[in-house]
Amino acid sequence: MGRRLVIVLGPTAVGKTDWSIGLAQKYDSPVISCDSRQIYREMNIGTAVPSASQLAAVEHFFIRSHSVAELYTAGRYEMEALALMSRLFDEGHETLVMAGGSGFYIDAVCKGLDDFPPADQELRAQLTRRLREEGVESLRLDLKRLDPESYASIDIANGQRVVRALEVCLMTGRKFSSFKTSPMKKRDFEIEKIGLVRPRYVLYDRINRRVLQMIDDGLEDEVRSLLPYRDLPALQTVGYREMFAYIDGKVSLDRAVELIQRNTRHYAKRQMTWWRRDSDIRWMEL
RNA sequence: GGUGUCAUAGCUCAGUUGGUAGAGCAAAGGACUGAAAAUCCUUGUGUCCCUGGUUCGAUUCCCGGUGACACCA
Repeated sequence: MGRRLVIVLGPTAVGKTDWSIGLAQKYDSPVISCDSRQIYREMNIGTAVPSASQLAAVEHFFIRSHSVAELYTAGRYEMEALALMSRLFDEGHETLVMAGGSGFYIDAVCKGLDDFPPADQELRAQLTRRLREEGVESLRLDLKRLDPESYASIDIANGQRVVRALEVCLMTGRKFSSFKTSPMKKRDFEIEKIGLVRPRYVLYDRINRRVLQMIDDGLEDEVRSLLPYRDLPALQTVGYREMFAYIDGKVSLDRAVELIQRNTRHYAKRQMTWWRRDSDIRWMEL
């Protein structure tokens, strides 16, 4: 008997939650969430976490399970998800259902990340400050000297990437590019990917309406309660940043809503770009 | 009803001393190895409202029409 992981993916607001619950019930599996923001316990409305009744219908993992105060990453998700799945398979599940919209996290589970060292917070803070004060140019020159291969291959205009590559070089004394080794890790289970899609105008309409619903549900209060954490990576999230700007008096509420809607549309588009090249996905129009 | 102003990209508008046009926003396409809902890159042909006239040539000038707005009745 083969172990199998069925992954339900798709852009934000497409309807993954309901669909994955139905599938989980069919296979008598819990739902393993693969969502880089629903994982945070302090966030709820703005991340469109499954409702109480949805959570009661079937057991969920990685929903509001970690704190925004700790830096959560794709690498950590890979480890924790694999450990959990291994346990669930051992308990007798043959098919497990995973659902989520974080493409990078899904790939970490399916293909694995190479053994890059995790971020060194202090060093990163220092490099990020340099990026802000001196601009990418200065960091770029350092990278060119320490690791010409990375300099040639990574997106040199992307400050975040340059910081990461430089960080690894400085931390380890090795080239960032030297960690890029195995193309894919072996998994001891079959993987099946189901991609949910809707016509773009339908998806955009669902996004627009969902944002209005979030406001009605009290997004503003939730965001206010998170003001102390606003600079953490976890809060660099659509729906929260725009509301911070509103609370700061920089934009009107209507404008903030428009921006959340637009940025969510952009996010959905980026998700689709990520998956478009993945030929393993079986697409299904809802 | 009269007079005036305006009509250009999905939206708001700029512009062409007559040689078929460009900004912002929106939108689209792409990248992605521990911040990934993040971060970064690329992309502007549109009956220049319609008909006719002048002209080698009209989106630009002129006549008429249509629509919007303003003012006067």
